[in-house]
Amino acid sequence: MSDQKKVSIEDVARRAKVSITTVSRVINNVSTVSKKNRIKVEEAIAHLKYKPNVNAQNLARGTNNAIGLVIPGYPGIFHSFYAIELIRGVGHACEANKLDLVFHITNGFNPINTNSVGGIVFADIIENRKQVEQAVAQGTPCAIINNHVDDLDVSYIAINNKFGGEQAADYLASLGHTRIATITGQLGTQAGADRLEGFKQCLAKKKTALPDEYIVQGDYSRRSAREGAEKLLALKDKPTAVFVASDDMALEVMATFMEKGLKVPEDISIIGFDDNPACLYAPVSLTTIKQPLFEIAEEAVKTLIDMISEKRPDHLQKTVKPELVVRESCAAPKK
Amino acid sequence: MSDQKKVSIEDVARRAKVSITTVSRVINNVSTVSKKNRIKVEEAIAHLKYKPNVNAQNLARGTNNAIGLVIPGYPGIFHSFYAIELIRGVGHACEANKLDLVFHITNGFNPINTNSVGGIVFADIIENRKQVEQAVAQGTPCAIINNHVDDLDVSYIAINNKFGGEQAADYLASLGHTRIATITGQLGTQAGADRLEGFKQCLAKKKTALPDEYIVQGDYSRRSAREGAEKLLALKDKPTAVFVASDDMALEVMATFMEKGLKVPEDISIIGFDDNPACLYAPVSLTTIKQPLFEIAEEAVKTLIDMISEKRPDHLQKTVKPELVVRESCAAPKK
DNA sequence: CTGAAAGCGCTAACAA
DNA sequence: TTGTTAGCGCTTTCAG
Repeated sequence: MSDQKKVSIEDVARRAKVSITTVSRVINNVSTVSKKNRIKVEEAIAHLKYKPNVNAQNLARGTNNAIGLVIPGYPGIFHSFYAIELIRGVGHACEANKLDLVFHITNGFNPINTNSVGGIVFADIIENRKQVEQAVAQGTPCAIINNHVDDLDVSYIAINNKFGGEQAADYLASLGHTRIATITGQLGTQAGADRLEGFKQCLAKKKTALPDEYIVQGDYSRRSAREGAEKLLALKDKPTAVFVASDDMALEVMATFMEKGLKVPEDISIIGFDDNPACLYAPVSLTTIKQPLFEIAEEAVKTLIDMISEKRPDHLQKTVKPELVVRESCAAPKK
Repeated sequence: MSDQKKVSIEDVARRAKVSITTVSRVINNVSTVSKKNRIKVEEAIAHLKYKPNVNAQNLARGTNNAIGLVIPGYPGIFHSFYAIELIRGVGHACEANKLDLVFHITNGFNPINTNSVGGIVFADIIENRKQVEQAVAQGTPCAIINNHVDDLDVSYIAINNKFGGEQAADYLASLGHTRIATITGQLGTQAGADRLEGFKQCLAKKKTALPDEYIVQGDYSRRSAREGAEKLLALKDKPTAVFVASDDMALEVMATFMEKGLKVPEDISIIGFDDNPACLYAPVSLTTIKQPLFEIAEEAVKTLIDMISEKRPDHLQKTVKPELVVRESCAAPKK
């Protein structure tokens, strides 16, 4: 649709009675312009409401000044919270790097138009792996957030789940707990395994005992969370605190405990993972390990910039540390 | 940062042994290309992984194929829900119109760079009126969502609040209520006044009595909601249903009623306005009037396109109808 | 149905 | 410090 205003650099030059080169110089802040001319040009620009034509600039410079962000478009994108944080992070990074951010809300199927961008950030990939493949096939640098993709020439930026597990354990221990259990996520997933790994390592480091029955396998489902909670409750030597591998599960665990008459956090502490907004609406607001979405997004952009500028010809993996968010579901154990 | 791949239309032409004009024709789906040539060109494009340079295309065509979307960047943007819906709507409209969407997360102060876009959608304006003024001063077409701005040459697309008020009243009446009260928003605001206006009109049309004491002025604050609820409860002739001008207030009203021992919706029905996600987390999920953010966003884009293509040289105002969302906080009155 | 050639608006050597 | 002059990669008359 439609044209920029018809004022061109030539019009400005004419009015200011200088060459277009000089105009170009003031536009680009080249220092070698006499004060007198600069002022004349600026006057002309203001008067004419001149705006440089970005397309011409980019063409002449041989650069493309934009990156794309692909977000699945179905309603309730993950959690809108997730998407917003990502958007904010990417947006911020783009602004800092003077990049245009072009947005692609996608249905997951249509190939996305990579022409106008120098690279693409995928805000996670759910069912849209095809799109990544197509972009890669076209030679477009891609960075993927929170998803490990090792068989494609792309970068990915993920959360340091192991560190998250460590933090959870460390926090609980620091509160004075010595009987700390965990209900894991699906251990087939990298995230699930890493969170458990970090948890175990931290406890080992602190020489806190971790009996086998304190490690209950879950699979991110609410059902598994409930079963896990019941198993823990059935133990003769009940834990006083439990690290649950996702907030969603943690909320179910909390509900289960409460139904059995336990008080959270007085009788038992719970810490989750994700910082799902639902944490705030729980009967007792949930302490959790927050995925630093904003920072991840920034990292992704930086990575992409590196790829585009070919400082990093090959793709790479980065991780970002999660962060403890203290709310009300954890307390010191009762004596 | 950096360049598109160096494959140009010329390379394709050379490989396909045709002129660049012919290549251009197949790129642009011009029908006057022989099948033979078309195939040769397509082969070359695929082989070379050729992507047309958008900047060159736009420059040659004299078009700018993008519009901007400005979203305030502070954490917790309105409600992230609000932003996401807007983004989805704008994104969808852009895709439908083959426009690039460039994103501006803004702090509200830095002037936004309007160079790369043909027009801008402002996702509401809070403290960033300056930015709108600057954009307008630069001659960039602007469309503003959910905000009336009459002293600037911009379009705005807002919700039809009056219709929303009507709907609320109509729904309550259809349930069988005859004693319907309302707690208004701030009546100094267009939205507040319109919602009340629609409410009154509908009741009048239905010949349902609306005693003065059934209209309690609020100001969107929780405090005013609570006070309003108490006033209503103090009436000898209590209402059986109440329309509250915002979900936030409605939630407070619900809490107040419940504290006083009333059951919702058995003893009293409540309907809100906004479709704030918090509605779902209320003790009784809140029936409400939803602002059709998605549609508003689409409207805004269409309006902008019209402005850009100068079919509509002057700005205009559009409104979109809100929509009833039935949940659990309303029921027929007890006999 | 095809191609030659003239720009689109701007930047970047290169001279002056 | 300034201006001249090539292009950047593509579209689009206009002839053929």
